[in-house]
Amino acid sequence: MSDVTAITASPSAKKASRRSRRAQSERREETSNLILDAAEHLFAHHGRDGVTLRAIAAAAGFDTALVHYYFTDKEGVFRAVWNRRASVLNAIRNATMDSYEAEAGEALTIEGVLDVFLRPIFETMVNLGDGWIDFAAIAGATNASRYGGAQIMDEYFDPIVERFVGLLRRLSPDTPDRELYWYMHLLSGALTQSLAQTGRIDTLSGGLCRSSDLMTILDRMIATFSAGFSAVRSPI
Amino acid sequence: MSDVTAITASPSAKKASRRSRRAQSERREETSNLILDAAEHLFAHHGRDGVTLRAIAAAAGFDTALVHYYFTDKEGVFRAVWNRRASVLNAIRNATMDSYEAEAGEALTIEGVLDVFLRPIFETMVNLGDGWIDFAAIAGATNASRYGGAQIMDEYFDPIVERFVGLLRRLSPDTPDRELYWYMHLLSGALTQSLAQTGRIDTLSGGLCRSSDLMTILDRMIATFSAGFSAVRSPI
DNA sequence: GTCTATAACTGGATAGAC
DNA sequence: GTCTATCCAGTTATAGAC
Repeated sequence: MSDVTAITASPSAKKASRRSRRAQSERREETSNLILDAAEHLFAHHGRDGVTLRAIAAAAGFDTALVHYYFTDKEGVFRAVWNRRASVLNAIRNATMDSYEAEAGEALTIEGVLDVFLRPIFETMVNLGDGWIDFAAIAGATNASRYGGAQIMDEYFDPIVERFVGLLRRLSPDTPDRELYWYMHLLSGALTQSLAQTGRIDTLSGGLCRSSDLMTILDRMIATFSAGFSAVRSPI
Repeated sequence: MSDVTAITASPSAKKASRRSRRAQSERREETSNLILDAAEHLFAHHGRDGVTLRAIAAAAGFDTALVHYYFTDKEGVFRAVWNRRASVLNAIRNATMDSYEAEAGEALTIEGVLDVFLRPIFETMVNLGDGWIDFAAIAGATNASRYGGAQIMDEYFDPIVERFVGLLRRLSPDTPDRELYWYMHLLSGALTQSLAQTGRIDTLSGGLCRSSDLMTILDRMIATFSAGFSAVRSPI
């Protein structure tokens, strides 16, 4: 198609076309993001199967046909929601991990390792705002679901988890991998329950704790799982 | 209606009617259970909103109309699935808790308290078989969901959780309640992730761990969270 | 790019026969 | 109690106009 343009268009038309194409591409991006914002919000509050394309389109202020135009089908929208956030989050987490590994050398601590693994998640959610909170809820629900949940989590988060387990291994070389993975399993459960922000602990604690209080949860996770690691760690 | 029967029916007809009524009631119970079995299995594998009444009816070998006859609507089926298991499970857990409280006296340990809280769940799932495993998956997904999840969990499990927190309080009287509830929050996350049996840890660990290996998970939960409690506990 | 219109289908629910 | 038949609302998806 670009060949055709090159042949038929005059230089000035070409320039105009290029400018309009840029504007179009920005517009495209904006529309796409509006749809994903709406979808993300709805998925977070009603679950993957509790949301219709109509509802997404209506919430975004467009027609269903447009959603099909951009994302083909509902599965496509769901994947796009994941892609948009996960690519950003993974970049942040990997960068944090890189600098920690570079600086920490052999002086690893369990607190430090948990911190480098967990803090970027919580800080991203809290600092970057609304949409991220919704995404966190989606990730939490996805991780606890049997229907495709594990597959999506694997796809997006396997590498960073492997790096984390690698650090645990360096921290406690005599602990069998199997035990490290069980520890990881428990940690991952506590993490996703926290990200899901279901409000259950709010009721249960009579208001003493709020599941929206993510930075406090981060703090308690590091404290409890640091202490918990002593059950896993090989004797020094 | 029983008045009418009493007036119009002869004694022998009355007796036959009573026998047939018993048979009917058993049949009723059986049909109802077949429907719930099918529903439970489907809910566990596709989620609450991923299942249609048609699919439930078909899997149970009946027509949709019959499902409506027994449970009114889909919500009714879902609630019935919960009721059937939760009533049994709560009875078991409370009984275990009763005898522990009676016997342990003041000699509480964190291992003991975690054991009494967790073991009945895992043993029930493992010993009582198939349907219970499906129910566990449903409970796991429900606990991590924002849409009505917290409410259902509260409704069924609040009392037993309160008893558990009460034991933690006796174990560590100077720890602020707020901290005990945060500990509970993390524990609950690890628990429901385990019950959900998503298979993620299987892939992640390259087969070293299996999420179906519930008794091993129980063991690791007690070990890790016992050690973890030292971060929460008031100094002795 | 975005919308209108519509086709084709799915799912929930009920009336009524047996 | 259980099924047949059917209705109706809601949903996905696409063709085609602008």
